[in-house]
Amino acid sequence: MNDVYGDLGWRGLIHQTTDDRFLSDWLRSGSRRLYAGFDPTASSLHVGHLLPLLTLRRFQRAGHRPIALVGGATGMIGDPSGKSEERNLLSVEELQTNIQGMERQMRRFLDFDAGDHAALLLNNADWMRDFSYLDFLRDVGKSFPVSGMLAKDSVRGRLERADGGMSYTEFSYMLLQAYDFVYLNQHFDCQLQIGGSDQWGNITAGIDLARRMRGVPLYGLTCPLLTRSDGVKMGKTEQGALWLDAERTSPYAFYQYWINVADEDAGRCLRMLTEVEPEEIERLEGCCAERPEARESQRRLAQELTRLVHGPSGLASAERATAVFFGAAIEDLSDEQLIEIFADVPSHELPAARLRHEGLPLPDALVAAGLAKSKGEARRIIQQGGAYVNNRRRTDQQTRLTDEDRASQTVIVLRSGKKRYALLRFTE
RNA sequence: GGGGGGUUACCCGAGCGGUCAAAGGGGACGGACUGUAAAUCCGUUGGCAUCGCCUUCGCAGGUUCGAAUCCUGCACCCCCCA
Repeated sequence: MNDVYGDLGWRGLIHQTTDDRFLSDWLRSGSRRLYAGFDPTASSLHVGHLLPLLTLRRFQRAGHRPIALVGGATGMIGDPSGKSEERNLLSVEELQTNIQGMERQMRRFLDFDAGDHAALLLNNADWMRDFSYLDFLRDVGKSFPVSGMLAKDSVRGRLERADGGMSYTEFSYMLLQAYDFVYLNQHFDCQLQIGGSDQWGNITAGIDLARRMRGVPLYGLTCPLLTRSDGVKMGKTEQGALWLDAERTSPYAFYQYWINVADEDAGRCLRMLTEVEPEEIERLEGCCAERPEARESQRRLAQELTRLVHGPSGLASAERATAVFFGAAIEDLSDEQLIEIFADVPSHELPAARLRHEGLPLPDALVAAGLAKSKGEARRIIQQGGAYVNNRRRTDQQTRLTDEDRASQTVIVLRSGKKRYALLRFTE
């Protein structure tokens, strides 16, 4: 057994545990079963899920047997932890789609075919669905003192809010998650639950329940919340969450997020989110201190995560897009490559005939592409040296675009200023 | 019910008969600098057009050679007195 516990500690991934010394020895002395839960709140995982998922992965690579538990049942209720207001309930169909989407992505991180330490993918709806309300109250609810529940931060916080309170439904969430732990222990010999630091209350609820119901000791470990040095949660962008689904967040956008991480945060992200060896991380941190402008840590972080989430081809396309976005001449590329690189960029279609005869005046092209609101503004941009065709500056107002200017079969790439791009697609 | 003030371009705000497409600031956009950061600096900022034309200052009319600026009516907003 690798010293996974020591590694987690070095990487700053241990926020709180129920029994520090025990866990350290226990994990060294055998292949253990552990789990983390993921509620299907969307059809894709996002960066917020990365930490527990990657931690499960670290355990598996160290020889343990992780369970990724998808909350088909708990997702119907909504976890009140860390939430300031009552949630909207998702429909059964939504949940089903979400579960499928999340399961597909989890396969990138965990190995479900690894023989004796294969990961398991379970859905708590499978054992909750047929559990009747009365049976649940008698078997599980009986072992839940209300006083204890009321004392949990997640509940107290909500009750203390002026506008607040919470519904009985959300109040019951904790019971479901607690029972999951007991069930997994009973049927899969699972003794450890991990999760974000906001899960502490739910995890300890499960541990208490197991002791009362079955008299067995269980253990918990939480990871810190991944936040930036200025306190903002990692993975939030102006456009919302940073998704792991390439359809929602392109590999390029994903890569860019990490390459733009602040110097102060880069080292911590490398430790917490990548599997780069400690010596290498320390070397990178040294570089970062000496030559911050090289931003080696950020580059490595972006590479590692993009490869992990989007695969080698996703990384390649993100890097190709990065080169293009930061000035490389655009030539010898196919329609497919261009469209992939500029996936996040608005594109407009024009008839191919516009390129023939006299050609398309550059100011008109800028307007058609949405880069200028009027021809006057377009002319101004050109005059000020801010107009680029396929990344080459064009300063002549009289420029007319012709077939010659196509970067690929049907596409001309226009740019205004440093980074406002737009595509024109010429179709017959 | 009586009296006073206001309505200007994306926003705030000057202008009170011609030299006003309309000061200034913010924002936005370009450029320089730079580490794809922050800050800073410079430029541009109604439309069309090869220095000329067109449309704009709450809305509708009017006076004048000429109006954002004066007059009349209308709409909306604010303040004071009852």
